[in-house]
Amino acid sequence: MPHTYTYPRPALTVDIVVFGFDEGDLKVLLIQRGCEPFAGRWALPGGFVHLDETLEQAAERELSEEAGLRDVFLEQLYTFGALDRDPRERVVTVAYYALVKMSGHHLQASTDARAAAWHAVHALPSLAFDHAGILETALIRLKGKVRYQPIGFELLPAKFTLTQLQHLYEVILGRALDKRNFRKKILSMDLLVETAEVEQGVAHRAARLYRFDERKYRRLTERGFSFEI
Amino acid sequence: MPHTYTYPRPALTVDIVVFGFDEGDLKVLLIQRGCEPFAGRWALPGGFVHLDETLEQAAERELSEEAGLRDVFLEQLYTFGALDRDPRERVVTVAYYALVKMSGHHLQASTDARAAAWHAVHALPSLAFDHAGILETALIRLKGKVRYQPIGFELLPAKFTLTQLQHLYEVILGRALDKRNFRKKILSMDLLVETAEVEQGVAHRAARLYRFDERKYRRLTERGFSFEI
DNA sequence: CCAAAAGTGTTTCACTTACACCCATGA
DNA sequence: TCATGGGTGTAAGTGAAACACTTTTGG
Repeated sequence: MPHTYTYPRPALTVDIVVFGFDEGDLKVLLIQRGCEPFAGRWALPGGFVHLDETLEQAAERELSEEAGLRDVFLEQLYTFGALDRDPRERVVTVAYYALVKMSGHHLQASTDARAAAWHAVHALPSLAFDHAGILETALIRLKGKVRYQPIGFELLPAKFTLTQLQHLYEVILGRALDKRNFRKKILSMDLLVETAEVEQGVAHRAARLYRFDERKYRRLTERGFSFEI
Repeated sequence: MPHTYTYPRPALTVDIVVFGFDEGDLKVLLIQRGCEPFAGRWALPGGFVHLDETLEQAAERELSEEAGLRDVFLEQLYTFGALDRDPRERVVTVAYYALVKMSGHHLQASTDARAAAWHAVHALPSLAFDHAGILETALIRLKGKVRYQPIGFELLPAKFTLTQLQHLYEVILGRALDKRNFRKKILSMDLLVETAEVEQGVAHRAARLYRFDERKYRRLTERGFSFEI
């Protein structure tokens, strides 16, 4: 690393792909832009990195400011640095992806009064900048990671049925899973604890609710256990 | 993303963890710093991102300038943005990792006359900045990725013996592998082609040399094949 | 009593693992 | 001829995949 600091600098932003899961569909949180460029177009939440905050803090701040989301699963995705990704000037963006329990978070009106809304991943509008590419990268990451890390639970309510969990995996992985084999496998990992409750308000036999046991997972991981679907 | 561009900006650099494999050891390329801070300490090759180059181009340029390396495997690793990672001012760095065939590349004296040298991963000097953490992250990535992507070959000469390949995996994964099972598995993938040659200059039966067949791999991948050790 | 989803075991097959000896070569 | 690594097959065990019916509940 040179010792001079005289180069002109690219601008640095963070953008966040926020995933949710609802009504059997994978969703992404988008914000409608109020000004040029791409005024009126949908975009990922994000903004400039301040000098007194880390990248992750910048992402958390933007999530909080633009959508009222706090305390969600957040992980760095990739850094995008194409020369023309912003038509005005050189902007490098560090992309994150977040997983939120949609049932537990209500979207707040964004601080600066721009519209924030959930969109089904399979029915997206045209996006601003290179955000379609960022989203695509996030989907690939999610699809890969969900198989060997227990992050799927971040998208479900704290208590969920095995069928909900299976549907989640089916949507993310894009293929059907065998019900018996899925249950056998997930229960054999000993990561879920059965609650005393069952789902409410269904017109058929009510399914038992389970909870993901984070402590158990950590203990197993330390002993060399590795999650895999 | 806001529409104003008035914020002060962090400096933006790239740093590269260059892995090599030689004499049964995994190595990393380090550069001895000539000036403060950390004058005399070893550091990862890297430098500022220019406005007219992508992040990957910046990494390639630094590799070429500081070590004379060109046309190597290069992949983005992670972006590090801790507030105090550079004692002078705020610097965000996009880290890459590279895999090079040590037998095929000679280290050139660096353009600006700083020393570049290979260090065994298990006998590293104290590093400048947060470079020890970056290197650690790269090792974890390499260890994970080598199991499900055929990137190990990037570290070996174009023609190699099965024993060399096995040793490479053993060093990266940090555990012994069974010789017969390893050969069975790797050959059953049908990714290696036997050359007519054998290794030279050994005081025992000479091993056959193999070549990784990139075309075959791509064709298999398109048909849903997935590499796994 | 009907519709709808919950819940449950067994068999088959493929893959992984463990394991030991003879062979070829150069010194 | 000896030291050194090259090269090879089989059996046992484990985990994945395929597959269909009964149970519970609310309407």
